[in-house]
Amino acid sequence: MMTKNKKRPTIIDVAESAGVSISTVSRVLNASAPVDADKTQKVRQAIEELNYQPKAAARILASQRTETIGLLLPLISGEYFAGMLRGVERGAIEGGYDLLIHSTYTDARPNSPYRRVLGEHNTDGLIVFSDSLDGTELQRLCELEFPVVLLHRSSPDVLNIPSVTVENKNGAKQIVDHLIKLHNRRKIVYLRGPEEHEDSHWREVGYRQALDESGILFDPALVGAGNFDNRDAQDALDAMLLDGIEFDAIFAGDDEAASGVLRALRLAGIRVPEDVSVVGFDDSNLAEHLVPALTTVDAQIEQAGYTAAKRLIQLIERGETNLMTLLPTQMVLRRSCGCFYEEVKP
Amino acid sequence: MMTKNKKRPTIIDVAESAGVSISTVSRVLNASAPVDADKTQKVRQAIEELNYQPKAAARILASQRTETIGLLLPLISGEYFAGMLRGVERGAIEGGYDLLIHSTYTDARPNSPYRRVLGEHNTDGLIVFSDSLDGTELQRLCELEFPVVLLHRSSPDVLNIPSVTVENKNGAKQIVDHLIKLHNRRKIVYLRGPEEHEDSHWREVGYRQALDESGILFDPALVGAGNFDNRDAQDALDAMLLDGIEFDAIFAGDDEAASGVLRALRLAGIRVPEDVSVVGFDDSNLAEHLVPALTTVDAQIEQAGYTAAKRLIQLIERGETNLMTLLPTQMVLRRSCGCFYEEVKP
DNA sequence: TTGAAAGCGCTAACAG
DNA sequence: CTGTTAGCGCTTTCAA
Repeated sequence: MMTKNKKRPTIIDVAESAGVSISTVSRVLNASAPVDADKTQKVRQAIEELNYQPKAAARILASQRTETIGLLLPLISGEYFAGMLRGVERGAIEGGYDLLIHSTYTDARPNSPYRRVLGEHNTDGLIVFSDSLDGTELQRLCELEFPVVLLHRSSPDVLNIPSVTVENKNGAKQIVDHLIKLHNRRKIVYLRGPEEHEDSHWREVGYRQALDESGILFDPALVGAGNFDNRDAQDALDAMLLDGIEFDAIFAGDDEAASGVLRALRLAGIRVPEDVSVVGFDDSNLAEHLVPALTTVDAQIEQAGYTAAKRLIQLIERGETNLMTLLPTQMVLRRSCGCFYEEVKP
Repeated sequence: MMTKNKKRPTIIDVAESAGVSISTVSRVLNASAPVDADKTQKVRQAIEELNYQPKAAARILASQRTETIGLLLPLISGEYFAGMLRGVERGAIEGGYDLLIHSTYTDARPNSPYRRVLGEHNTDGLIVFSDSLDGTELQRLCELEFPVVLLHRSSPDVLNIPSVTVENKNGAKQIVDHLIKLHNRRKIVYLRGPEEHEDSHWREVGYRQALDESGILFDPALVGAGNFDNRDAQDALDAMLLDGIEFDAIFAGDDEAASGVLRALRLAGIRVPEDVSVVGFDDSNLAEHLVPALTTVDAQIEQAGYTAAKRLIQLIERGETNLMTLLPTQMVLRRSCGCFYEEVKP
């Protein structure tokens, strides 16, 4: 019960112990102005001896900078988020910022008048992933001129918020093209992601464009809801199989869904890639460990997170940054489309 | 109408607009003392109108509580960390705390005198994962009486830091037992995790205990370094195969390593589970999607993270919490050990 | 119940 | 180069 706080040293203690003023201590701490080498040494020593650690809140309050960026996301799961987090964190730390993460889905106090809105008071800026914040909220942040960078989502027309996205459309088009032209597939299933997810939208556009250009009629029956989730994808495919829908390839929307697809096919006794080609999107760590190894599109997940952090820090520190960053994607060929065979020693 | 559109509103603006003192505003904000219903209403309205958000730094500085907990971890990767993060975040938010995460590996300023030590000034307490902080650092935090909870690591003897771990030893023993007794395996490979990782240590102890009790001699040649990493595990197994080491089962250390093992075996043309049984540990999301589906031990990853957050918050708020929390583990039988067969429709 | 006022620990002018 | 001093925006006594 008794948590007696022996008071931690403050900048005043350091100053006294070093025989200088607190400003001088502050200066050596922040290298914000030249300080005599001798005193610098004394201050350093005092800091060491007292085991002094400046208190963030005081610095923040005085300097009006939190040196922290926030990341808003829906639900943390899968290799995808691990990669993204790694990238964002690296970008933040490199820029000298800490990272505060917040899953919108866990907010236990949605309607409290005191609800903490991550960005506006705890951080210098916010990375908003996909649809984890709705339009009105974004607009409000904009009006406050609060630095925001969108990740895997483009800015609402009027708002002009910097965004970092990947070449979903071209990536998708390219890989579907590959299925059509190289593997002679024509009945290609597409499993879309969550409704609101922009990545999913553009991947579908790319898919349809590829079909169009090859003169293949778009067939709504071949589109299912994979939701970027392996279970949902498995279910969606099971349903198609049950309905007797015929297909010779599957573009699963993302790698996670592809994993579910491969499973459904395996359980149905359908061979990949002999009977059906399967491709994903993302090239998450998952992809090359699936069976068969998954042909997919490298969506530079980590790089996207990293870039978003960098952009946000630019925005915070310089007041401006690139309005759009579109990361290129690249096809990664493995076995599941039909391109390679695993070498198995007999 | 407002005349100051430049600065964000402060508690003073709210007070003026509501015709009360800032203390009163603070009171309705924090429900820290009874306030007249009328004034409460006025204050609420003013807050709404001004779109007021209290500033965290000021609250923290004044109240000496950050309402933030920190999570220190090495490298974010894989399903494992996604699960852990989900748990920790849920626990934090439920308790009304924010979560600050910090990967030790990304710290770009390791030797700066101004290096920010996450816990000591930005947070009310710290969850330290595995070996992401060394003994001396832990000791220092202890001396400062800074609240710390260890996750997947037990406390150094003298320090008595609360810890949350899982039943690694029994879990491992049980699953190796299963291999021995149910599947008649006797030459069982163990792939250990990273050197410093305590989970790995106890899993090995469990493994050896199981061998012992069945009168099987421990064979050092059957132990390799999987490092809880699928690539390393694959390499380790490849090396064993190359050396002509014989085995009939593999306890891969964790699911990630098991994934690499399965791959190595597949490429070597060795059938699982017919020729060799394979089991993992963790029951991460990965496990049931491997081919064949992986028999493993449910290590309650998310629950462990959640519990750690809860314990830490208890420690912060009540000054004490359970010194040890040992989460039970449970075997999850799937196909890779030899127990089940996938139903494949012909 | 309410308000006035004293900090919380630090940064950043502003003098010297 | 260095010290003095005025805040940063809030919580929290202490009186009233």
